[in-house]
Amino acid sequence: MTNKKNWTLKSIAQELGVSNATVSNAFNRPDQLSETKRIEILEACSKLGYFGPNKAAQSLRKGKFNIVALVLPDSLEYMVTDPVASSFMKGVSSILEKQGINILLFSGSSEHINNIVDFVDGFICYGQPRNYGLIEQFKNTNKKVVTVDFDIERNASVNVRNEQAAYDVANLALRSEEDEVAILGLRLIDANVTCRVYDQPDIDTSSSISHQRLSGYQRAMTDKGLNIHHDRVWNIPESNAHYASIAAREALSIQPRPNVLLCMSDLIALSAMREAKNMNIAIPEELRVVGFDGIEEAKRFIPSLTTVHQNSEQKGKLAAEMFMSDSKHGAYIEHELLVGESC
Amino acid sequence: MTNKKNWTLKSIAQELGVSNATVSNAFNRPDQLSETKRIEILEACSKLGYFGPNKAAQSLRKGKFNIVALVLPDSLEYMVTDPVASSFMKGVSSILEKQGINILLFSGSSEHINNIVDFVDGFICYGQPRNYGLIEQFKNTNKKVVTVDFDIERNASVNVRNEQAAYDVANLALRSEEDEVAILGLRLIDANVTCRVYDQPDIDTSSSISHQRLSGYQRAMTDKGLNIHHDRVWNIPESNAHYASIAAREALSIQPRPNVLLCMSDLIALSAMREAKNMNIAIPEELRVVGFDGIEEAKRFIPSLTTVHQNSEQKGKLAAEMFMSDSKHGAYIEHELLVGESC
DNA sequence: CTGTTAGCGCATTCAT
DNA sequence: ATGAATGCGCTAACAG
Repeated sequence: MTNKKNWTLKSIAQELGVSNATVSNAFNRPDQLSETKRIEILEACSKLGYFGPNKAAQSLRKGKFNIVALVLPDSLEYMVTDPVASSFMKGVSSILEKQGINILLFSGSSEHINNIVDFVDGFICYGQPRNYGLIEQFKNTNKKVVTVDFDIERNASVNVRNEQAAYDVANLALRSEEDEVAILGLRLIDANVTCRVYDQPDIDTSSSISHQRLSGYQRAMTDKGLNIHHDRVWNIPESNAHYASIAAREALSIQPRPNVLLCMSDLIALSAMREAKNMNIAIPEELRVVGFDGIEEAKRFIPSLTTVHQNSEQKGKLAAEMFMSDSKHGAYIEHELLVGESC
Repeated sequence: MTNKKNWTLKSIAQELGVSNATVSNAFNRPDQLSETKRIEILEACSKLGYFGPNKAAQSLRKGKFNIVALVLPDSLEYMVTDPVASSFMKGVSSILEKQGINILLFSGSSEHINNIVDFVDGFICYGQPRNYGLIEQFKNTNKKVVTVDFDIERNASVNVRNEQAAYDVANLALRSEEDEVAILGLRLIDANVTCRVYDQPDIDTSSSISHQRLSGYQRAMTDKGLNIHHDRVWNIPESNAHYASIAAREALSIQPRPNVLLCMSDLIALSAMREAKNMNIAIPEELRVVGFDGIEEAKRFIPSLTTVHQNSEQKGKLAAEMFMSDSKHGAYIEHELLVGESC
């Protein structure tokens, strides 16, 4: 450890024989003192090892932190495991980094925002937090909040038209009223297991993106003269290979065997295609599969996946920009169909 | 916005007709006042909408923040794009989350730690920052620092035995002194392009994990009676498909065509195998490929990749634990060979 | 252009 | 068990 003094504004001012306000001004308000004096002070500080006002104290005083909390729906692990979430974060950081704003990660499964609320200028909230209690807290805070993929009354938000996107992609997979459809859904019910949905799920259907997607599938099926049977809808608790494979095996083992698989994420669809391969089911001849998200791996997979791309990075950028500009309105991101070989 | 008052310790104390110290004690030092009084105060606060002392002020006072800065080697984008970095982060967060410590993301390409140093209890620094100037700053700060994959004098650190791991995996690929070897290296030189290395690179070879890996390859080759030719070593600036494909195409187009490809990351190796497939080169018959990292996708790829797994999540956990326990020593993580079909 | 002062919201003595 | 006073390090208003 170099033998360095822990300078403060006050002590350094004393050392330099000027008042603390002068030092403060030298760093923060160049117009308040002569150019020469300013440079003189700044150089002296640098020489002595004082690198500017303590940011914590400065923030306490100003009420401005240059930190925004990025609230993830679940534990932080989730974020870095899911490619869609990752690109969202990439978008957010690319905007904030430019502005010198730092990102504090916050888990949506936390009990309270108390631990961090006093350190940040506001929240960018990616997806409905697993802990619903947090939503109330966001409603009641007077810090800025931008929500993504869900809404809080009178807050800025960024959304994808999930119902329409699901409708569009389902249309690519459905061909006739003879089709046998199975749906591999993501977090349709609040249970941590892979299972069939059976009963109409009871969580608020309009606010959950999964239920919006389900509605889109439903509309597409209705158009084709088909109906959703709830014993052919699976709930998958997390978008990963483990849970998805279980659901896919179940779905592909029932009679009559489905020839259309509507999957609420690409990771789910890819797992399903792997299982189908293992079971020697030909894609797309015997089974048509569509995903949701448009991740890189889906393009590279053989056969490539037909899916609907939601530009997550764009979503992140927009959310960050809305945060910076104090937006209050709701915005929508366009989606785009990616036609592959899987249907 | 609910019409809520912005309570402070002082104002709430006044409201309740007690001194501010009493309220402070009620929240922080239960032993300083009677159980009944404490509960009475806490409940009154909760009812009025005061959720405890302002954390920013509290931290300024105590000098403790419950925030650790996670320093990424490059821009934040890098972190979320790279699966190895992601699992590292997963490990870190799994430990810190339990302790109620929050994570502030910090880009290693930043100029100064000034903007955040006053908000955090310390740094976990994942990989040598792109901006070398930061290293000096870490040396000089009196906050805690844990480095990963590199060292700063007298600081806690977590490392993988890169040289040995590279040696081990190269041994799986090398068969005879007739082998034609090409190396697809990661960030061997400080240039943002895909190119051959040619001259002995001049950055500090011992501190860079890439050069440690190169040394490992070299030792394995020497054992087999082979020599590295620098015109057969490529520099890839970032571990992604774009740069890697370019390098792979170059490497597979030279005469005599390499029959062994040593790749410094799995993403590079996978890209190389894709290129080889496009060029109708049979793996492993005509080309043996090994990677580095042991990511999920490498197992699933056909043919599956032979690689060496460094348990990144474990690395993250260890780094976080060392941070929490004020460790000062250097620790090593074991690696593990994963034998696939690619050689 | 410079210096003095009063807080930002809190924790911690030291009295009582 | 409790209350008054001091300062963590800083900024902004004001006076000179």
